[in-house]
Amino acid sequence: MAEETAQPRRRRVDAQRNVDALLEAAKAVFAASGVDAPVREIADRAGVGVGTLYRHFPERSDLVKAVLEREIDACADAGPALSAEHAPGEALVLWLGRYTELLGAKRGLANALHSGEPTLEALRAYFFERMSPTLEALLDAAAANGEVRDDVTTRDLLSAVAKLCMPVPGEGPESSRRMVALLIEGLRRT
Amino acid sequence: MAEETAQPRRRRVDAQRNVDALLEAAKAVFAASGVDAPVREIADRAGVGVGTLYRHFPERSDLVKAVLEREIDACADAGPALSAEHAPGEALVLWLGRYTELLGAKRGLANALHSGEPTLEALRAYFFERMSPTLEALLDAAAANGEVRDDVTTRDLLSAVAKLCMPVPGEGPESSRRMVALLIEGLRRT
DNA sequence: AAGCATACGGAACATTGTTCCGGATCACCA
DNA sequence: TGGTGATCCGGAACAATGTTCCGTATGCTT
Repeated sequence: MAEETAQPRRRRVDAQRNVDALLEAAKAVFAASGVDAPVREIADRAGVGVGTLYRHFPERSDLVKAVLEREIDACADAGPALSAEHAPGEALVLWLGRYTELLGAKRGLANALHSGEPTLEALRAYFFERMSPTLEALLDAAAANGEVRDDVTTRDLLSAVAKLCMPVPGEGPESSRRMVALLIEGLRRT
Repeated sequence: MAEETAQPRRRRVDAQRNVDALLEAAKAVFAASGVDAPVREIADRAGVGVGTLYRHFPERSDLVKAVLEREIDACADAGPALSAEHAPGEALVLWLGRYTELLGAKRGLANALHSGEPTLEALRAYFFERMSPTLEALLDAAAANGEVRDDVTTRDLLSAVAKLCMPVPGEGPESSRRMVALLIEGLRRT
C-alpha cells in the first residue's frame, strides 16, 4: 500500500514532467502578465505544444485553478489556528488580513474571481466553497461575543473584501488595505 | 453665430445619422450583453458596416465612453444640489447612494472601470476626473462638520464603492448596496 | 450638373481560445 | 529483452473578435 493501487496504468513519466513544467510556467506567466496571458505563451515557456497543455488542462481556467488552489487552501485552513490562539474578534480581523494579503499578492486571483468569463466559474465556486466555512466560523464567534454586528453575511463579506482587493492600474495594495480597514470599521458593533 | 463656425465643412447628414444609430445600438447592446459585446453586433444592430463604426469611434472604448459619458456627468453634477439642500453628512450619504445606483444600473460601467484593458484607460480617467471634485467637496464638508472621519481620501472612497458595485454572477445589486452601507458605517466618525 | 472631399461596406488581417489527429513514446507482459 | 497497445505529443486548423484597408458610393459646394 505504498502507492495508489488504482487499476489503470501509472501515468507516464513524460506526461507528469510536462504537467509540472506547465504548472511552473503558468505560475510565472500569471505572475508576470496576469491570468489573461495567452495560452500559447505558457505552452512555449513550458516547452510543449498547446495540444499537450489542453490534454492536461481542458480549459484555461483549469490551469488557473490548479495554480491557485494550493494558496486558496492554505488561507482557508489558517482560520481554525487563528481562532484557537486569539479572541474571536481579533481572530476575525487577523484572518481578514491574511485573506487580503492573499488577494493582493496573487495579482491574478482577484481578477479571476471577477472576470465575467464563464470558464472561470469553477474557480469562483471553489474559492467561495473553500473560504465560506472558515469565515463563517470566525464571524459567528465574533458576533456571538458581541464584538461585531450580526447582520452581515459571510458571503457579502468575502465578496466585499475580494472586490476591494481588485488591482487597478494606478493603485497599489496599500490602497486595498486602507479600504478593507474602513470596511472592518463598519463591521464593528455599533 | 448660430452654428459652430469651425473651418472644415459641416459633417455630412448621413454620417450624423449613423453616429446616432451607433450610439443607440451600443447603448442597447451594452445594457443587454455588457461592455464586452462584440463590435460587429453593434454595427449590425445599427445597420452599418464595421468600417463605419471604426470611422466614428476609432476604438471600442471610444464607443463605450460616448455611451456612458452623459450619465457620468449627470451623477457628478448632482453633488452641489444635494449639498445645498441637506446637511453635509446627509448630502454625502445621499450622493454616495446616487453614485452606487449609477454603477449598479449601468452594468457595464463598473466592469469597464476595472477591466484591465488599456484601451479603457481613457474612460477610467474621465470617470475619476469628473467624480473627484464632487466627492471631494462633499467629503470635506462632512469632515469639517465632524460627521465623518477625515483620514479617508476621495480617491479611495470613489474607488472602493466602484469596486463594491462590480457585478458578479450570482449577486444582485442588493448585495452591492449592503456592502456600500457597511463601508459607510466605517466612514462615520468613531 | 460636375467635381471632390467625405463616408460607407465588408473583406482581410492579427490575436487568442480550443479542437483534432497522425505519429511518437512509454508501460506492461511474455 | 522485445513486442504491442494504450497513452501522449505537436502543431496545424478552426472559431470568435478587435482592427485596418481600400474600392466604391454619396452628399456638399459651386
